[in-house]
Amino acid sequence: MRISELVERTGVPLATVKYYLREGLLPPGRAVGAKLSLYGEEHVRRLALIRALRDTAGLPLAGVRTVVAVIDEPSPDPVASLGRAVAALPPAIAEDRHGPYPRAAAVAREIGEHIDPESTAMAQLEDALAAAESVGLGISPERARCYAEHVRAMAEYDVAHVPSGEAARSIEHVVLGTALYEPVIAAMRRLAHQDVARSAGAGGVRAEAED
Amino acid sequence: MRISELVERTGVPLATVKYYLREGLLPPGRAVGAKLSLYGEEHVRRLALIRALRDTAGLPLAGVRTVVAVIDEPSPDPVASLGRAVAALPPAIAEDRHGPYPRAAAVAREIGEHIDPESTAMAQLEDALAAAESVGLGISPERARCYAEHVRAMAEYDVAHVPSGEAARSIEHVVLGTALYEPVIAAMRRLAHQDVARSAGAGGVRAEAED
DNA sequence: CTACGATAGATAGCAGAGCTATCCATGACA
DNA sequence: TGTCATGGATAGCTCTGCTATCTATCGTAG
Repeated sequence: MRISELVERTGVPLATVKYYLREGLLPPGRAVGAKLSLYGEEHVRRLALIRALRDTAGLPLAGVRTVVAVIDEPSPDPVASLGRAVAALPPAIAEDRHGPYPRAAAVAREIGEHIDPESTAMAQLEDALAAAESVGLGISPERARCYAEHVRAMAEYDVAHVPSGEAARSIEHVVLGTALYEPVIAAMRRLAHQDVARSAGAGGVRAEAED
Repeated sequence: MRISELVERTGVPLATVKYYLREGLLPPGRAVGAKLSLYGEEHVRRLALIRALRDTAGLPLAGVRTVVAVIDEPSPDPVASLGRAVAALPPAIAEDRHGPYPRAAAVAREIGEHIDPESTAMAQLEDALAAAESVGLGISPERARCYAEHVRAMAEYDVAHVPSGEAARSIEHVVLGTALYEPVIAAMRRLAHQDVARSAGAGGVRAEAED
């Protein structure tokens, strides 16, 4: 299809599509002569991906670039690629950051024994815990245990349902699942707060806990 | 304390503190004469709150303003205030947005029966589900059921542990808990993926699912 | 009592992200 | 043969979140 049709089908403005092409987020179309390129379904899908990562996952375009780079290239080292992609997801962590992460370590112990103490997610957890603590919302061991139990159960479902088969496809699934299911879970939790608060009774503090 | 001490204790640059004062995010100090104001512990806490909401929860300053406004004013209608505050949390939803939210409704049914179909969280869930779907990661009813179960369990813990007592304090707790525990849960989920993937065995697809 | 350094308040500038708009030359197509 | 979409380049624009500078004032040490 021509660029005008791509624009029409995705709803992304022409100037923006050109910008994404310039930035290398969207691969160039198949050139037909010097003044015409044709685009395919993969361009439609890529645009949807860019918008989803940007709008829903809140990724800056630099992060989108990292993620699509991992998805595009037939990665020689899948584990390393995956690490890079997930590290590009928000919240941002300084590259030279490293442990120890005391708060995170305590919580991680509740989750499992096979956690790399230097992974980006540890730094993210440490920051999140420190921020909560700094405003008087420190997480009790009991709460950590509760969250750990349920988060682990969801992760078990996730891992069991990663499509087996081609490695590239699995990686894409894991990266996008991490990025795009997080907002889903967050929204579901807000709804659950509503529901639980209303179920618990109509008056007092609990009724105020509606979203 | 003087402004210089406030700067020193929080690590926030002087120019930035002045900016927050200008923007009304930080209440003015107690004026002592025309050229000196004194600040207290509440200013230290407020600065920590602003930075936590901005850096960890990813709130734009306009959203921080909304949240602190709700926390500050002794709200006449707690439920309404709470709704405004939680609606200010990312991801952003257009003010005039309204249902129906078909994808979200299907998932919400798994969570509970007491959900307001017009709440902001429904719109957020709808967008998140649509985004996931648009890149081929639509959520199966089975997955929705799994997530709903565990999210609800966490929400039950949360609601049961909201401090009872003064309403203002409860509201603050709920708003900040919503905003600041989401990143905690997200990071924990990433760690759980790591752990489950490694526990499941060393080779093949599952080993690639490390973060 | 005086000089110095901190302060309040105002204003201007700046950097990065993410577009958006314009221009031009070309070439497809009617 | 004329018109219009296209590719390619470049410039500019808006918003957010600071940062820097200037000035007048004031508390306080010497």
